[in-house]
Amino acid sequence: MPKIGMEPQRRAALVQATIGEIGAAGSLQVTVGQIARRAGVSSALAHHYFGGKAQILSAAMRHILSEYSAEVRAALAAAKTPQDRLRAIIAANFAESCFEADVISAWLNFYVLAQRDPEAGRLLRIYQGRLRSNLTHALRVHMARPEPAAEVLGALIDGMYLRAALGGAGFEQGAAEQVMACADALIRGQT
Amino acid sequence: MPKIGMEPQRRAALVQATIGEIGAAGSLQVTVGQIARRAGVSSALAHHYFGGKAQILSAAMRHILSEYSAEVRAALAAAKTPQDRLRAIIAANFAESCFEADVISAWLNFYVLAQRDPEAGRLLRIYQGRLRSNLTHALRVHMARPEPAAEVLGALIDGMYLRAALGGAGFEQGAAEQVMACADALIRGQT
DNA sequence: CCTTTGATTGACTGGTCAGTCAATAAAAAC
DNA sequence: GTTTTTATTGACTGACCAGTCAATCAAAGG
Repeated sequence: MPKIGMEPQRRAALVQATIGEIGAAGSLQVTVGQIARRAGVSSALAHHYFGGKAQILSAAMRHILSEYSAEVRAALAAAKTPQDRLRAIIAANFAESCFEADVISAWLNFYVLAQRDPEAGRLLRIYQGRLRSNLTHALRVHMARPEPAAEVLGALIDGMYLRAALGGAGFEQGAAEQVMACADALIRGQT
Repeated sequence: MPKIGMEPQRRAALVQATIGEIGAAGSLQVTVGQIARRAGVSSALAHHYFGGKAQILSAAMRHILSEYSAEVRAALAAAKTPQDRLRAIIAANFAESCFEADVISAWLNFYVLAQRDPEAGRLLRIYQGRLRSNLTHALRVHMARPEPAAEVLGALIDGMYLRAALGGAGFEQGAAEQVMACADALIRGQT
Protein backbone atom coordinates (compact mmCIF):
# COMPACT_ATOMS: atom_id res chain seq x y z
CA MET A 1 0.00 0.00 0.00
CA PRO A 2 2.39 2.65 -1.18
CA LYS A 3 1.39 5.96 0.20
CA ILE A 4 2.80 9.17 -1.14
CA GLY A 5 5.23 11.49 0.60
CA MET A 6 7.07 8.68 2.34
CA GLU A 7 10.51 9.98 1.56
CA PRO A 8 11.00 12.31 4.54
CA GLN A 9 9.71 9.70 6.97
CA ARG A 10 11.89 6.97 5.49
CA ARG A 11 14.93 9.19 5.51
CA ALA A 12 14.36 10.10 9.15
CA ALA A 13 13.76 6.49 10.15
CA LEU A 14 16.90 5.38 8.34
CA VAL A 15 18.99 8.08 9.99
CA GLN A 16 17.67 7.10 13.38
CA ALA A 17 18.25 3.42 12.63
CA THR A 18 21.79 4.20 11.54
CA ILE A 19 22.60 5.81 14.87
CA GLY A 20 20.98 2.91 16.67
CA GLU A 21 22.91 0.30 14.75
CA ILE A 22 26.22 2.09 15.11
CA GLY A 23 25.57 2.39 18.82
CA ALA A 24 24.64 -1.28 19.11
CA ALA A 25 27.57 -2.51 17.04
CA GLY A 26 30.02 0.07 18.35
CA SER A 27 31.35 0.34 14.85
CA LEU A 28 30.77 1.82 11.43
CA GLN A 29 30.84 -1.70 10.08
CA VAL A 30 27.09 -1.95 10.10
CA THR A 31 25.51 -3.20 6.92
CA VAL A 32 22.97 -1.25 4.97
CA GLY A 33 20.78 -4.31 5.42
CA GLN A 34 20.92 -4.02 9.22
CA ILE A 35 20.11 -0.34 9.12
CA ALA A 36 17.25 -0.88 6.70
CA ARG A 37 15.81 -3.75 8.71
CA ARG A 38 15.83 -1.64 11.86
CA ALA A 39 14.04 1.10 9.95
CA GLY A 40 11.53 -1.43 8.69
CA VAL A 41 12.40 -1.22 5.01
CA SER A 42 14.50 -3.10 2.49
CA SER A 43 18.13 -2.34 1.88
CA ALA A 44 17.24 -1.50 -1.71
CA LEU A 45 15.05 1.33 -0.49
CA ALA A 46 17.83 2.73 1.62
CA HIS A 47 20.03 2.79 -1.43
CA HIS A 48 17.20 4.30 -3.43
CA TYR A 49 16.84 7.29 -1.12
CA PHE A 50 20.43 7.87 -0.12
CA GLY A 51 22.47 6.57 -3.01
CA GLY A 52 24.96 4.68 -0.92
CA LYS A 53 26.22 3.85 2.51
CA ALA A 54 28.51 6.88 2.64
CA GLN A 55 25.56 9.22 2.24
CA ILE A 56 23.58 7.41 4.92
CA LEU A 57 26.47 7.83 7.33
CA SER A 58 26.87 11.45 6.37
CA ALA A 59 23.19 12.11 6.96
CA ALA A 60 23.38 10.48 10.38
CA MET A 61 26.35 12.62 11.26
CA ARG A 62 24.63 15.80 10.17
CA HIS A 63 21.62 14.82 12.21
CA ILE A 64 23.62 14.37 15.39
CA LEU A 65 25.51 17.60 14.86
CA SER A 66 22.36 19.56 14.12
CA GLU A 67 20.60 18.14 17.16
CA TYR A 68 23.62 19.16 19.18
CA SER A 69 23.53 22.65 17.72
CA ALA A 70 19.87 23.02 18.58
CA GLU A 71 20.54 21.99 22.16
CA VAL A 72 23.29 24.57 22.55
CA ARG A 73 21.29 27.30 20.84
CA ALA A 74 18.32 26.68 23.12
CA ALA A 75 20.51 26.69 26.22
CA LEU A 76 22.13 29.93 25.17
CA ALA A 77 18.78 31.54 24.49
CA ALA A 78 17.52 30.51 27.91
CA ALA A 79 20.53 31.94 29.74
CA LYS A 80 19.40 34.93 31.77
CA THR A 81 22.69 36.62 32.52
CA PRO A 82 26.02 36.65 30.69
CA GLN A 83 27.43 34.68 33.61
CA ASP A 84 24.86 31.97 32.94
CA ARG A 85 26.07 31.43 29.41
CA LEU A 86 29.11 29.38 30.35
CA ARG A 87 27.15 26.99 32.53
CA ALA A 88 24.45 26.80 29.89
CA ILE A 89 26.90 25.72 27.19
CA ILE A 90 28.50 23.09 29.38
CA ALA A 91 25.15 21.76 30.53
CA ALA A 92 23.91 21.56 26.93
CA ASN A 93 26.91 19.46 25.99
CA PHE A 94 25.82 16.87 28.50
CA ALA A 95 22.11 17.15 27.92
CA GLU A 96 20.17 13.95 27.36
CA SER A 97 19.68 14.33 23.64
CA CYS A 98 23.45 14.47 23.10
CA PHE A 99 24.94 12.56 25.96
CA GLU A 100 23.33 9.19 25.34
CA ALA A 101 24.99 5.85 24.71
CA ASP A 102 24.05 5.42 21.05
CA VAL A 103 24.83 9.00 20.19
CA ILE A 104 28.16 8.98 22.00
CA SER A 105 29.17 5.80 20.27
CA ALA A 106 28.17 7.17 16.88
CA TRP A 107 29.97 10.40 17.61
CA LEU A 108 33.17 8.55 18.45
CA ASN A 109 32.87 6.55 15.27
CA PHE A 110 32.48 9.74 13.31
CA TYR A 111 35.85 10.87 14.60
CA VAL A 112 37.24 7.71 13.10
CA LEU A 113 35.36 8.30 9.88
CA ALA A 114 36.85 11.78 9.73
CA GLN A 115 40.31 10.29 9.38
CA ARG A 116 39.33 8.89 6.04
CA ASP A 117 36.42 11.01 4.81
CA PRO A 118 37.24 14.72 4.32
CA GLU A 119 33.57 15.64 4.51
CA ALA A 120 33.27 14.08 7.96
CA GLY A 121 36.39 15.93 9.01
CA ARG A 122 34.94 19.18 7.77
CA LEU A 123 31.75 18.69 9.76
CA LEU A 124 33.65 17.84 12.92
CA ARG A 125 35.87 20.87 12.52
CA ILE A 126 32.82 23.07 12.16
CA TYR A 127 31.49 21.62 15.39
CA GLN A 128 34.79 22.28 17.16
CA GLY A 129 34.94 25.79 15.79
CA ARG A 130 31.46 26.62 17.05
CA LEU A 131 32.16 25.18 20.44
CA ARG A 132 35.37 27.18 20.70
CA SER A 133 33.61 30.34 19.63
CA ASN A 134 30.75 29.83 22.08
CA LEU A 135 33.10 29.13 24.95
CA THR A 136 35.31 32.08 24.11
CA HIS A 137 32.35 34.44 24.12
CA ALA A 138 31.01 33.06 27.36
CA LEU A 139 34.40 33.23 29.05
CA ARG A 140 35.12 36.79 28.00
CA VAL A 141 32.87 38.02 30.81
CA HIS A 142 35.14 36.30 33.27
CA MET A 143 38.61 36.76 31.92
CA ALA A 144 40.75 38.98 29.74
CA ARG A 145 42.27 36.22 27.57
CA PRO A 146 39.57 33.58 27.22
CA GLU A 147 41.06 31.73 24.23
CA PRO A 148 43.37 29.30 26.03
CA ALA A 149 40.69 28.41 28.55
CA ALA A 150 38.17 27.87 25.76
CA GLU A 151 40.57 25.53 24.02
CA VAL A 152 41.10 23.54 27.17
CA LEU A 153 37.40 23.29 27.99
CA GLY A 154 36.60 22.18 24.45
CA ALA A 155 39.17 19.41 24.62
CA LEU A 156 37.97 18.48 28.08
CA ILE A 157 34.40 18.06 26.89
CA ASP A 158 35.58 15.83 24.06
CA GLY A 159 37.63 13.85 26.54
CA MET A 160 34.59 13.33 28.73
CA TYR A 161 32.71 11.98 25.74
CA LEU A 162 35.54 9.62 25.01
CA ARG A 163 35.49 8.30 28.55
CA ALA A 164 31.74 7.98 28.46
CA ALA A 165 32.13 5.92 25.29
CA LEU A 166 34.34 3.49 27.16
CA GLY A 167 31.35 2.72 29.33
CA GLY A 168 32.22 2.89 32.97
CA ALA A 169 29.82 4.20 35.53
CA GLY A 170 27.35 7.05 35.97
CA PHE A 171 29.08 9.83 34.17
CA GLU A 172 25.86 11.44 33.04
CA GLN A 173 25.83 14.32 35.49
CA GLY A 174 29.23 13.97 37.07
CA ALA A 175 30.90 14.92 33.82
CA ALA A 176 29.08 18.22 33.49
CA GLU A 177 29.92 19.15 37.05
CA GLN A 178 33.56 18.27 36.63
CA VAL A 179 33.80 20.44 33.56
CA MET A 180 32.12 23.32 35.37
CA ALA A 181 34.49 22.92 38.30
CA CYS A 182 37.39 23.06 35.89
CA ALA A 183 35.97 26.17 34.27
CA ASP A 184 35.70 27.81 37.69
CA ALA A 185 39.28 26.89 38.47
CA LEU A 186 40.50 28.29 35.16
CA ILE A 187 38.70 31.55 35.84
CA ARG A 188 39.85 31.78 39.41
CA GLY A 189 43.40 30.70 38.67
CA GLN A 190 43.96 32.85 35.61
CA THR A 191 47.49 34.15 35.23
CA MET B 1 66.10 -19.71 3.12
CA PRO B 2 64.22 -20.25 6.33
CA LYS B 3 66.33 -19.22 9.24
CA ILE B 4 65.44 -20.20 12.73
CA GLY B 5 64.16 -17.96 15.48
CA MET B 6 62.19 -15.76 13.13
CA GLU B 7 59.06 -15.69 15.26
CA PRO B 8 59.92 -12.73 17.52
CA GLN B 9 61.09 -10.64 14.57
CA ARG B 10 58.02 -11.47 12.52
CA ARG B 11 55.70 -10.74 15.41
CA ALA B 12 57.35 -7.39 16.01
CA ALA B 13 57.30 -6.48 12.33
CA LEU B 14 53.63 -7.43 12.08
CA VAL B 15 52.72 -5.39 15.13
CA GLN B 16 54.56 -2.40 13.74
CA ALA B 17 52.95 -2.89 10.35
CA THR B 18 49.54 -3.09 11.99
CA ILE B 19 49.98 0.29 13.62
CA GLY B 20 51.25 1.71 10.36
CA GLU B 21 48.34 0.39 8.36
CA ILE B 22 45.75 1.51 10.88
CA GLY B 23 47.32 4.93 10.88
CA ALA B 24 47.41 5.08 7.10
CA ALA B 25 43.86 3.82 6.68
CA GLY B 26 42.47 5.64 9.71
CA SER B 27 40.43 2.56 10.42
CA LEU B 28 40.50 -0.95 11.83
CA GLN B 29 39.26 -2.15 8.47
CA VAL B 30 42.72 -3.03 7.33
CA THR B 31 43.13 -6.48 5.87
CA VAL B 32 45.50 -9.04 7.22
CA GLY B 33 46.94 -9.06 3.71
CA GLN B 34 47.81 -5.37 3.88
CA ILE B 35 49.44 -5.75 7.26
CA ALA B 36 51.40 -8.79 6.15
CA ARG B 37 52.56 -7.13 2.94
CA ARG B 38 53.83 -4.13 4.88
CA ALA B 39 55.68 -6.50 7.18
CA GLY B 40 57.12 -8.29 4.17
CA VAL B 41 55.44 -11.64 4.73
CA SER B 42 52.40 -13.50 3.49
CA SER B 43 49.02 -13.21 5.13
CA ALA B 44 49.17 -16.92 5.86
CA LEU B 45 52.22 -16.35 8.03
CA ALA B 46 50.47 -13.64 9.97
CA HIS B 47 47.66 -16.07 10.67
CA HIS B 48 50.19 -18.73 11.52
CA TYR B 49 51.83 -16.67 14.25
CA PHE B 50 48.86 -14.83 15.64
CA GLY B 51 45.92 -17.09 14.99
CA GLY B 52 43.62 -14.40 13.68
CA LYS B 53 43.08 -10.76 13.05
CA ALA B 54 41.70 -10.15 16.53
CA GLN B 55 44.94 -11.31 18.10
CA ILE B 56 47.01 -9.15 15.78
CA LEU B 57 44.98 -6.13 16.78
CA SER B 58 45.25 -7.04 20.42
CA ALA B 59 49.03 -7.39 20.16
CA ALA B 60 49.29 -3.99 18.49
CA MET B 61 47.23 -2.47 21.25
CA ARG B 62 49.34 -4.02 23.97
CA HIS B 63 52.43 -2.76 22.22
CA ILE B 64 51.20 0.83 22.16
CA LEU B 65 50.08 0.69 25.75
CA SER B 66 53.33 -0.83 26.93
CA GLU B 67 55.38 1.74 25.05
CA TYR B 68 53.26 4.39 26.68
CA SER B 69 53.84 2.86 30.09
CA ALA B 70 57.58 2.81 29.55
CA GLU B 71 57.55 6.48 28.60
CA VAL B 72 55.67 7.43 31.74
CA ARG B 73 57.79 5.25 33.97
CA ALA B 74 60.99 6.75 32.60
CA ALA B 75 59.68 10.28 33.02
CA LEU B 76 58.68 9.56 36.59
CA ALA B 77 62.05 8.06 37.39
CA ALA B 78 63.79 11.11 35.96
CA ALA B 79 61.75 13.56 38.00
CA LYS B 80 63.99 15.20 40.57
CA THR B 81 61.48 16.65 42.97
CA PRO B 82 57.93 15.66 43.87
CA GLN B 83 56.83 18.88 42.18
CA ASP B 84 58.44 17.72 38.97
CA ARG B 85 56.32 14.60 38.84
CA LEU B 86 53.20 16.28 37.56
CA ARG B 87 55.00 18.00 34.69
CA ALA B 88 56.86 14.78 33.94
CA ILE B 89 53.65 12.78 33.57
CA ILE B 90 52.05 15.36 31.34
CA ALA B 91 55.17 15.70 29.21
CA ALA B 92 55.42 11.92 28.83
CA ASN B 93 51.86 11.77 27.55
CA PHE B 94 52.86 14.03 24.69
CA ALA B 95 56.29 12.57 24.08
CA GLU B 96 57.21 11.64 20.54
CA SER B 97 56.89 7.90 20.91
CA CYS B 98 53.23 8.28 21.97
CA PHE B 99 52.06 11.46 20.36
CA GLU B 100 52.64 10.56 16.74
CA ALA B 101 50.12 10.44 13.89
CA ASP B 102 50.02 6.66 13.38
CA VAL B 103 49.93 5.92 17.07
CA ILE B 104 47.23 8.48 17.80
CA SER B 105 45.10 7.13 15.00
CA ALA B 106 45.56 3.57 16.21
CA TRP B 107 44.80 4.63 19.76
CA LEU B 108 41.55 6.26 18.67
CA ASN B 109 40.61 3.16 16.77
CA PHE B 110 41.25 1.08 19.85
CA TYR B 111 38.67 3.11 21.70
CA VAL B 112 36.24 2.07 19.00
CA LEU B 113 37.36 -1.52 19.25
CA ALA B 114 36.76 -1.40 22.98
CA GLN B 115 33.07 -0.85 22.37
CA ARG B 116 32.82 -4.32 20.93
CA ASP B 117 35.78 -6.25 22.30
CA PRO B 118 35.80 -6.65 26.11
CA GLU B 119 39.52 -7.36 26.11
CA ALA B 120 40.26 -4.04 24.41
CA GLY B 121 38.02 -2.33 26.93
CA ARG B 122 39.88 -3.96 29.77
CA LEU B 123 43.24 -2.78 28.48
CA LEU B 124 42.01 0.76 27.99
CA ARG B 125 40.54 0.83 31.48
CA ILE B 126 43.85 -0.31 32.89
CA TYR B 127 45.54 2.54 31.05
CA GLN B 128 43.02 5.01 32.43
CA GLY B 129 43.40 3.63 35.92
CA ARG B 130 47.15 4.00 35.86
CA LEU B 131 46.97 7.51 34.50
CA ARG B 132 44.49 8.46 37.21
CA SER B 133 46.64 6.92 39.89
CA ASN B 134 49.79 8.62 38.64
CA LEU B 135 48.10 11.98 38.42
CA THR B 136 46.52 11.62 41.85
CA HIS B 137 49.88 10.86 43.43
CA ALA B 138 51.57 13.72 41.68
CA LEU B 139 48.84 16.17 42.60
CA ARG B 140 48.77 15.22 46.26
CA VAL B 141 51.84 17.38 46.81
CA HIS B 142 49.88 20.36 45.62
CA MET B 143 46.39 19.85 46.93
CA ALA B 144 44.40 18.18 49.66
CA ARG B 145 41.79 16.53 47.43
CA PRO B 146 43.62 15.61 44.22
CA GLU B 147 41.06 13.11 42.87
CA PRO B 148 38.74 15.48 41.01
CA ALA B 149 41.64 17.32 39.43
CA ALA B 150 43.23 14.03 38.39
CA GLU B 151 39.99 12.97 36.76
CA VAL B 152 39.77 16.22 34.85
CA LEU B 153 43.38 16.13 33.70
CA GLY B 154 43.02 12.53 32.54
CA ALA B 155 39.99 13.40 30.46
CA LEU B 156 41.73 16.49 29.15
CA ILE B 157 44.70 14.49 27.94
CA ASP B 158 42.38 12.09 26.15
CA GLY B 159 40.56 15.03 24.63
CA MET B 160 43.82 16.45 23.34
CA TYR B 161 44.57 13.14 21.68
CA LEU B 162 41.16 13.16 20.09
CA ARG B 163 41.73 16.61 18.67
CA ALA B 164 45.15 15.65 17.45
CA ALA B 165 43.55 12.71 15.66
CA LEU B 166 41.33 15.11 13.77
CA GLY B 167 44.48 16.53 12.25
CA GLY B 168 44.53 20.29 12.51
CA ALA B 169 47.72 22.14 13.11
CA GLY B 170 50.84 21.89 15.25
CA PHE B 171 49.46 20.50 18.44
CA GLU B 172 52.59 18.60 19.29
CA GLN B 173 53.93 20.89 21.98
CA GLY B 174 51.01 23.25 22.42
CA ALA B 175 48.90 20.47 23.83
CA ALA B 176 51.32 19.61 26.61
CA GLU B 177 51.60 23.24 27.63
CA GLN B 178 47.86 23.74 27.63
CA VAL B 179 47.42 20.75 29.89
CA MET B 180 50.12 22.03 32.24
CA ALA B 181 48.50 25.45 32.32
CA CYS B 182 45.22 23.80 33.22
CA ALA B 183 46.91 21.81 35.96
CA ASP B 184 48.38 25.01 37.38
CA ALA B 185 44.97 26.64 37.30
CA LEU B 186 43.36 23.68 39.05
CA ILE B 187 45.98 23.82 41.77
CA ARG B 188 45.81 27.57 42.17
CA GLY B 189 42.04 27.73 41.99
CA GLN B 190 41.28 24.82 44.31
CA THR B 191 38.18 25.27 46.41
C1' DC C 1 -9.85 4.62 -17.86
C1' DC C 2 -4.99 4.91 -18.66
C1' DT C 3 -0.62 6.66 -17.80
C1' DT C 4 2.70 8.78 -15.13
C1' DT C 5 4.96 8.91 -10.87
C1' DG C 6 6.57 7.55 -6.38
C1' DA C 7 7.21 3.50 -3.21
C1' DT C 8 8.95 -0.75 -2.65
C1' DT C 9 11.15 -5.15 -3.04
C1' DG C 10 13.44 -9.89 -4.16
C1' DA C 11 16.91 -11.58 -6.54
C1' DC C 12 21.25 -11.17 -8.46
C1' DT C 13 26.34 -9.87 -8.98
C1' DG C 14 31.05 -8.72 -8.45
C1' DG C 15 34.24 -8.05 -5.24
C1' DT C 16 36.50 -8.54 -0.83
C1' DC C 17 38.38 -10.89 3.01
C1' DA C 18 39.39 -14.02 7.11
C1' DG C 19 40.85 -18.21 7.75
C1' DT C 20 42.49 -23.11 6.13
C1' DC C 21 45.57 -26.44 4.21
C1' DA C 22 48.66 -29.03 1.95
C1' DA C 23 53.09 -28.44 0.07
C1' DT C 24 58.00 -26.86 0.03
C1' DA C 25 62.35 -25.91 1.86
C1' DA C 26 65.97 -25.39 5.01
C1' DA C 27 67.95 -25.77 9.48
C1' DA C 28 68.65 -28.90 13.51
C1' DA C 29 68.73 -33.12 15.93
C1' DC C 30 69.87 -37.70 16.18
C1' DG D 1 71.72 -39.36 6.27
C1' DT D 2 67.27 -39.63 7.83
C1' DT D 3 63.84 -37.45 10.75
C1' DT D 4 61.93 -33.73 13.07
C1' DT D 5 61.05 -29.05 13.61
C1' DT D 6 60.41 -24.38 12.05
C1' DA D 7 59.49 -21.03 8.39
C1' DT D 8 56.90 -19.98 4.67
C1' DT D 9 53.64 -19.67 0.93
C1' DG D 10 50.09 -20.07 -3.03
C1' DA D 11 45.82 -21.44 -3.73
C1' DC D 12 41.43 -22.21 -2.18
C1' DT D 13 36.76 -21.50 0.23
C1' DG D 14 32.83 -19.91 2.50
C1' DA D 15 30.79 -15.92 4.03
C1' DC D 16 29.43 -11.42 3.68
C1' DC D 17 28.08 -7.16 1.60
C1' DA D 18 27.40 -2.79 -1.32
C1' DG D 19 25.17 -1.69 -5.04
C1' DT D 20 22.01 -2.75 -9.32
C1' DC D 21 17.85 -3.82 -11.72
C1' DA D 22 13.76 -5.13 -13.40
C1' DA D 23 9.30 -5.88 -11.67
C1' DT D 24 5.17 -4.83 -8.80
C1' DC D 25 1.74 -1.99 -6.72
C1' DA D 26 -1.01 1.86 -5.80
C1' DA D 27 -2.11 6.59 -5.73
C1' DA D 28 -2.65 10.92 -8.62
C1' DG D 29 -3.54 13.38 -12.71
C1' DG D 30 -5.69 13.93 -16.79
